Amino acid sequence: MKNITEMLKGVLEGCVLEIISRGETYGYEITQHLRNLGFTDVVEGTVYTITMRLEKNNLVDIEKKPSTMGPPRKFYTLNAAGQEQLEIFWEKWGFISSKINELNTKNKGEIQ
Amino acid sequence: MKNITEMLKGVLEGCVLEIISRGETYGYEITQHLRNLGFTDVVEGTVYTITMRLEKNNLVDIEKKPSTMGPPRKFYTLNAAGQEQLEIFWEKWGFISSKINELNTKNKGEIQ
DNA sequence: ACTAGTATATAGTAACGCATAGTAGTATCG
DNA sequence: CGATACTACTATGCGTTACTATATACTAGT
Repeated sequence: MKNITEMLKGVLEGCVLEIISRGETYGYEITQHLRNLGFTDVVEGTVYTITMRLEKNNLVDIEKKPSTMGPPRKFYTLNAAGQEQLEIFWEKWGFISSKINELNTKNKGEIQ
Repeated sequence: MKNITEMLKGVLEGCVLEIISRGETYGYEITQHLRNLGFTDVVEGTVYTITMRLEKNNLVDIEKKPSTMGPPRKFYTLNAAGQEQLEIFWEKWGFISSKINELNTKNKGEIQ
């Protein structure tokens, strides 16, 4: 899927929050996870800016651990504020997606 | 619903395309339509930038008609390119929303 | 030594929605 | 006629976000 950049705005961060909420993970792994999910064009730099933002906003706890396969990894876990933010994200997503889908189905009904 | 600005990026334009596809309409009416749909904070300036973009990209045909309640209105209708763009929008939306919902339900299953 | 894979870091860019403000036309009322 | 209110479009600058490109660092295999 190409040129979905703009549509991902505000959504990717929520996805990252969700992924972190399942258990501690690090930037590179988050990127792989997103790619496996279907967002194949997401690159490390993008995820990095998101995790930096989460750090800055104090939504995650951080622990640095050595890796046998490269430089040390920065593991993230959601804290209470992060959990709250995640819930807010799903509320927003639910709101918007319901409205958009409403718009879509309404149209289908009128045209045919 | 507050602070959904970022999540609307790339989505609002699709909504406007969809609204125009139902029949010729003008900026002010599109704004009202979006507000009725639930996007209560959408302002005229936002819709204007979108319609200007649609014009610039030759996705709409334009007809100016006098109004009994103010200055003449610029009525927009989708042309072939606009229709195509609208279909692409719904494809993108379908792709992203399915992925996000997948992420959401997966989580629900793991937590409980 | 060189390459490839893993992993974090950062500067710069473009797009989008928004706030704000301005312009202009019509209707109404004193 | 003049003032006001409402409708409708135009214009500009801003903040946020994702992406690009690049740099750095560590390990393992050849």
